[in-house]
Amino acid sequence: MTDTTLDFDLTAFLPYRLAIAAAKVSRAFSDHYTAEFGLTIPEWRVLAHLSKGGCVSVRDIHAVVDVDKPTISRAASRLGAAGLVTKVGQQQDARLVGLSLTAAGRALMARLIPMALAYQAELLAGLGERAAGLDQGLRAVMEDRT
Amino acid sequence: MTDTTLDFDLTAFLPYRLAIAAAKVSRAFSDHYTAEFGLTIPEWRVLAHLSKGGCVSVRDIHAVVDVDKPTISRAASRLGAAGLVTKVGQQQDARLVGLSLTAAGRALMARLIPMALAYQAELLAGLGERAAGLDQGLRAVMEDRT
DNA sequence: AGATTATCGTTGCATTTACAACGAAGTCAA
DNA sequence: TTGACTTCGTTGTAAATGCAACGATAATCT
Repeated sequence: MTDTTLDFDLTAFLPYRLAIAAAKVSRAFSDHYTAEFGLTIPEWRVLAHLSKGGCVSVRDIHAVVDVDKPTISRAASRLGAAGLVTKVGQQQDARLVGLSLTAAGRALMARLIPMALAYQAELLAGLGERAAGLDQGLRAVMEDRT
Repeated sequence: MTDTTLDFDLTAFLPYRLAIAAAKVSRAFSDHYTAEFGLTIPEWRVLAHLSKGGCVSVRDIHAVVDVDKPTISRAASRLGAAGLVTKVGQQQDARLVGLSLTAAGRALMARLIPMALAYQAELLAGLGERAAGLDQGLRAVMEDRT
């Protein structure tokens, strides 16, 4: 009877399973667009957030997306250097930097978004009716402030 | 009617939501043990995998855990330096390195595992009946080879 | 047996990331 | 209006990660 407390199955541990599943899906999806377009995950998230249109500041992205400010800033710089986004100073508040897609950026997203939706559809098809449960579970996790 | 294709809501995109939820839970849990014990996530995973007992090689951990070999190797080195695990050469195959917990490692896990289970219980309580759906959804994601 | 191929763990290196601190700009109060 | 305080975006730096390549050992084939 030495240390029966040490019986612990990591593969049944919810935080671990969540992390593994997320990594798998993220990897599978990013394989689609990194090979084709050479984008990192933060870059993809910035582009996706910008695709709704308008001028979005780094702060806005930071508030929604789970990426910290320096990462967003550097991603925006790279995207700017690649000619996909423009940074324009806001006249109402000179601290803010308005990010928006260029024509090239929109053209890129016009190809990328269908890929994303197709991948998601494929994923949901594999999930079948269990997709609804996953959806509600994830929503509950995000609402919970534990 | 310019670019209606660009309507894309990242916050409704399943891979993104999965990543955000996993990051949130991982962060919340690791806050518990990094502050107390100064462990990184790979170190925690190695320790947890070793807690079942026996000599486990880097390869075995690599096969189960979603961490690549160099990361496991370095985590094992740090844990070895901290006196929590030992590395012993296997006589059956001199390439393999058998990792196992020391007494100090077992003592650490005896404190850590209850914390992990308590956190998971807290999380499950917040999920309520939606936990089952999340569980099945995650399982489906892992089984799916998309 | 000898040579070739495969596997295990480690190390090097380039990239990325997180955390902290900074300058610039705005806000508010006296 | 001046001064302290907050907020925005960037940069600096240290640590972590992933990928590739390397010695060492095993397994396989001729």
